[in-house]
Amino acid sequence: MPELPEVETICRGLNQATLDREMLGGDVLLNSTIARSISATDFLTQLKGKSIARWYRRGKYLLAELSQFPEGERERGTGGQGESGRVGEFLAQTPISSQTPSFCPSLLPSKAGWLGVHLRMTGQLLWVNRSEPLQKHARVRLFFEGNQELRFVDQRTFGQMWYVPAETEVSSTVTGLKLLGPEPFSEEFTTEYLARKLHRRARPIKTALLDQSLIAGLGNIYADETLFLSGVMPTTLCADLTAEQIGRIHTAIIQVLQKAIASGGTTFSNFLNVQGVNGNYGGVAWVYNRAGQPCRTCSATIERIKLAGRSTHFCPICQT
DNA sequence: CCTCAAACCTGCCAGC
DNA sequence: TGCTGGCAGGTTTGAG
Repeated sequence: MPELPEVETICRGLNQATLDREMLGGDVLLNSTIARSISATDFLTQLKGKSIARWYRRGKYLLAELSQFPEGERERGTGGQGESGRVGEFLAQTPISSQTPSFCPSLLPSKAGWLGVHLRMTGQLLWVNRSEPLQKHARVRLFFEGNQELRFVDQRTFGQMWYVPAETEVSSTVTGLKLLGPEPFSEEFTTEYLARKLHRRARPIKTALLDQSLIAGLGNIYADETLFLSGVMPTTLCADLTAEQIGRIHTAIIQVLQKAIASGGTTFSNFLNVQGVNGNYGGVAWVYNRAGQPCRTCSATIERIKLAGRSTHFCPICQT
């Protein structure tokens, strides 16, 4: 399932493949994918003739700043960088770990509007040749010059796309953005911030880590991995955490996300990058989805419980 | 204000 | 074999 590292990986791939190409049209195969504020027809009408200036990530949201495609450059960009093979080579040459995360602290209104995407659980964004056979769960197709296509595939139909009109606050259309807490890699996300947000709270720390208004981007997998690396039991109430534990959690969040981004996503899930290639998370999960198996550190049996409706995995010895 | 559970949806898998 | 129920998970919504 796409969490911050997977969305970041997709964002970087999109920035290398999709920019500065005119959108010629598209096809909405499932109307409910387009967020309610606009019809599928209007959505496509608004995008036509525009191009993507740059992709940003905020939490698990993908946001493309649009620009009006310049008339004079219409003959440019045939062949070359847009073909899947070439882009794949380019990606391979660029060490992804050396890139700066592409989150955008403030999403200002744009002259040509924005395109927003949330993959939810099963969404995939693929950069393909337009002739690529249609997947069973293809939901939205956006056609670009050079016979290329940005295709949104989503088995469980929870994923969403938004069109944010020109000169409009992004968060007024993509309303979920308003509720997002700080990015884990931002200066705002400090141990002191975390301590303040957890102070006197009654809920378990695992639940708090999944709360996007506290910190943006963690999902079920990395929340469990974070707590293992911190040595903290997921059931521990926030109010009961020591300052030292909070410090370890803060460090572990950044560490686990950095490592996953550096390896281009995770193999925990059916995650595909924009080229349709499976991620290759270097390490294996410490605890996630390992119930009944021995802890990689102490060999105790990994346990699984339910917390706030989410499966939660931990080592009863290493985590206290 | 705070916390939690249900709902959204489809495919897969265990159990009968 | 074929059915049923549980489960997977990000976010929103509404109940307590």
